[in-house]
Amino acid sequence: MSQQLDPLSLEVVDLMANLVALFHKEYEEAASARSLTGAQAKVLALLRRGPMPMRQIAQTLSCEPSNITGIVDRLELRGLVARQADPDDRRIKRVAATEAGRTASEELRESLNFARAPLAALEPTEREQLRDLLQRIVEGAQQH
Amino acid sequence: MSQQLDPLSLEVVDLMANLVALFHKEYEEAASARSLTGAQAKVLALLRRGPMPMRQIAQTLSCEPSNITGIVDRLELRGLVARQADPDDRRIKRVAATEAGRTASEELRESLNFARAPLAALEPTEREQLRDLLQRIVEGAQQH
DNA sequence: GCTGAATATTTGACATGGTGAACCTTTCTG
DNA sequence: CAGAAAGGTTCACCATGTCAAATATTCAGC
Repeated sequence: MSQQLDPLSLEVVDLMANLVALFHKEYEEAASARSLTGAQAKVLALLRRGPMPMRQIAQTLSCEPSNITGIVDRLELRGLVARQADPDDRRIKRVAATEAGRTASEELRESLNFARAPLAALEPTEREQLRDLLQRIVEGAQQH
Repeated sequence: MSQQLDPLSLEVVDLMANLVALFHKEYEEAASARSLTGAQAKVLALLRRGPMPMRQIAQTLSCEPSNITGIVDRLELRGLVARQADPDDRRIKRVAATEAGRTASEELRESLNFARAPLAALEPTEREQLRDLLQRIVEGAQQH
């Protein structure tokens, strides 16, 4: 059912594994520099698009809702986030980033200069190639 | 000091963030299917190249040695790994994968069909392009 | 409208991952 | 040989993650 990958594809997968490790490390460090954990930073980043119910956060991050409770608790304690009642459904609590939360998340994003130098070293047409190829991979991988 | 990224590079970074999230999720699932955690799987994967001192494992994974103690403890309990004395320096304990450990790690690697379908959908020349571009990015990113 | 199923969140118990400090053993250095 | 340095472990502590149970609210069928 799952065929062997050709050597070239294996090489690409290994490179992506390296990329993942490097990205993950830099993300953790950037979060830590703002006294955030990676998980907290991820939730905060999600909320930049707007308030979101607990359950939806859990689904987006592929974890149990009970896990999100604790993370949001800690963010709320620090005033980076607030729980709001949903006017239409009183079971739902919408989590919204505060102004401080938005600022922190934005700063973190800007401080994250992952692969900045190597990207800058590419020719514009190469960057376009890379974007297009990555786009196809990501889209394909998202549908299982 | 850290200049703004051009929009195209930003797009690429966002795509890589997606890729990282997808990869991470699939890796955790593949490990979990073998009753391993992600961290345990990572250590086991490291040891496929040969035995390695605790400290070196910690350095490679960018964490504290005391953290590795627990992970290796749990792998050893399950017979996937063994601590060996180093003949030249009795302070050092070399961690070696057992036959079962190697098998488990190999199976996990083979079960990890990340991006298999989308990669197969690329033309051979496109795969080469992707490999070359990723190679340059990873190499560049590794040197800070 | 009432009853029971389903949904959103929280709580508690538990295992793991991670840090940092203190400690022991072994090795290195002056 | 004495003291510093290095490799591992232990301990205390907190964050992340799961699962099961509890609560509150909404929904569906009758």
